[in-house]
Amino acid sequence: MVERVVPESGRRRRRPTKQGAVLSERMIVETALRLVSQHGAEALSVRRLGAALGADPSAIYRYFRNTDALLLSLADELIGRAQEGWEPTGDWRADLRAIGLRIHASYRSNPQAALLAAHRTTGRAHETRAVETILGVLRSANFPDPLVVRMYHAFVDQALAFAAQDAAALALPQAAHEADAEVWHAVYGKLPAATHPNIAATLPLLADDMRGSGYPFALELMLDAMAARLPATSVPADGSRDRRARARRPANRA
Amino acid sequence: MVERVVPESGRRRRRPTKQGAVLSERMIVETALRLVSQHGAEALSVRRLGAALGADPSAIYRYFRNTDALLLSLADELIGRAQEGWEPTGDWRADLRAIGLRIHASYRSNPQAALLAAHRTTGRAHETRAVETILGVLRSANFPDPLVVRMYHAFVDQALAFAAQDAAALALPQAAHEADAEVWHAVYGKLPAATHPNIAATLPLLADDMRGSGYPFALELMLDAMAARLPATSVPADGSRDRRARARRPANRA
DNA sequence: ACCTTACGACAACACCATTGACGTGTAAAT
DNA sequence: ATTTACACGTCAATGGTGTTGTCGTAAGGT
Repeated sequence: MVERVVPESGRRRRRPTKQGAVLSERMIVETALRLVSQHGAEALSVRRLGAALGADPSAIYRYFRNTDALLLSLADELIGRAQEGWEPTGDWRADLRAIGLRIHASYRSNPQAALLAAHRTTGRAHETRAVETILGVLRSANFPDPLVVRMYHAFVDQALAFAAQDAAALALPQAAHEADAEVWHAVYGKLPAATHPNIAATLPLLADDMRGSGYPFALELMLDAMAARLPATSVPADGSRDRRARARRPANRA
Repeated sequence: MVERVVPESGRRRRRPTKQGAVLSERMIVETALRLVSQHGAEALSVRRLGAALGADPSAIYRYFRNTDALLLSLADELIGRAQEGWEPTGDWRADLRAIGLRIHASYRSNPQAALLAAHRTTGRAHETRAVETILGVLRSANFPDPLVVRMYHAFVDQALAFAAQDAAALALPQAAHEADAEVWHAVYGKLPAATHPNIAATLPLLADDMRGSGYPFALELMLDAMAARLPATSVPADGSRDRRARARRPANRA
């Protein structure tokens, strides 16, 4: 097989398609995102994307080696959008909360791409910028580095994992999606108290709570726990182990 | 369309296939799990499952209305395996930790299937039993019901989300898996301290920590935060929110 | 021994991603 | 201004997918 994909920088000849569209990497990514957001996750196929572009489906392979490459590009775009126009405030807790919710929201807005991308490490520009920012927030809060790293890991994976989890629900075919939601009333609502006392006792609360995402509360709990592990700042107390904060650089930059 | 599926209880005629296999719901689920664990998630298609069963693919539709119904059965089977042989100890914290780690482990042991199943609500026996157990653990710890429900939601979704996240990594094609791991050295290791000071400062710790799962620590943080919200038992004190219980237990690690 | 019908098999449909071959129009080179 | 090269859009084909309508047969109840 001859390599069909030419890197975007090396492109010269922009021949219009039969229907008059002029393709580009950027235009394909945007069309794909629009397609998914307008017609649902199922609408994203190479064939339909071709149709939406006004081009033969196979033309897409001149820009992306396969659909996986295309989806990674969509994901990178999503990471970028999650960070767009955000600046750290200096309050580590508020900052982490904002970052977490932004990642979550951004991925949820494009479930299909989120599903494929949430568990990959791309190493692209948007990703490294996000990593740098989060590490900066944690370090400027004076957590010791070994703790910073573990907290970073837990925080990011939790954001991505929940994003993927919730995106997966949104990406389900309509029917399956509704079926899952219905289960809480249809099945759990009918379990007898004799065999399932705790479900019976909490059912209304439960069915209601399960409609939304568990992430915001899980995030809050994580922030609580992080705060509890914050080394004392001015008070000399503590001394439990060797994890005192050392004075360090400002650490933060977007 | 006539309904093709007959409920398992009403089955009488077990006609063997041409190749001599006698089908059943149970046997199909087990074959599907084996297929997936041996040959990867991509190996699970109706046609291949039919071949593995020694039956025509369409015969499967006599047992499951569609592939989604089959997936739900796989999911419930995994939940069941996670609970096998476990009993609550009465220590809510130890119990939740055990449940979380068991779910995580069970899904990881069958990554391909977990990926397909981790985000579905099945409403089946194994699932309801798990829900009942977890609610019971939280309620017996004396959390008020509205809090129990939110904690249940956060806890379960966290376990499933991380399970799916880590399963996804394990399920990647060998090449992509190694490529992702490599990124931490190849890309992050080469970022200049000038533009990415925090990454540069923590890189060795970071690259090391990112090799494992972030779940055990994230779980520990969640348990910490839950403990901090435990209503005071004998002491009348109360400050409703925030950071009481700052210096609680050492909050061990995996 | 006879019916009934459950259920396995077959064939067909519509969709999917991907690829090799082809020819045309663009942009660079002369 | 003309030629040339090749980028890239198009076509056609391959081999996959889930799903369904139809049919025949053998298993079970009677």
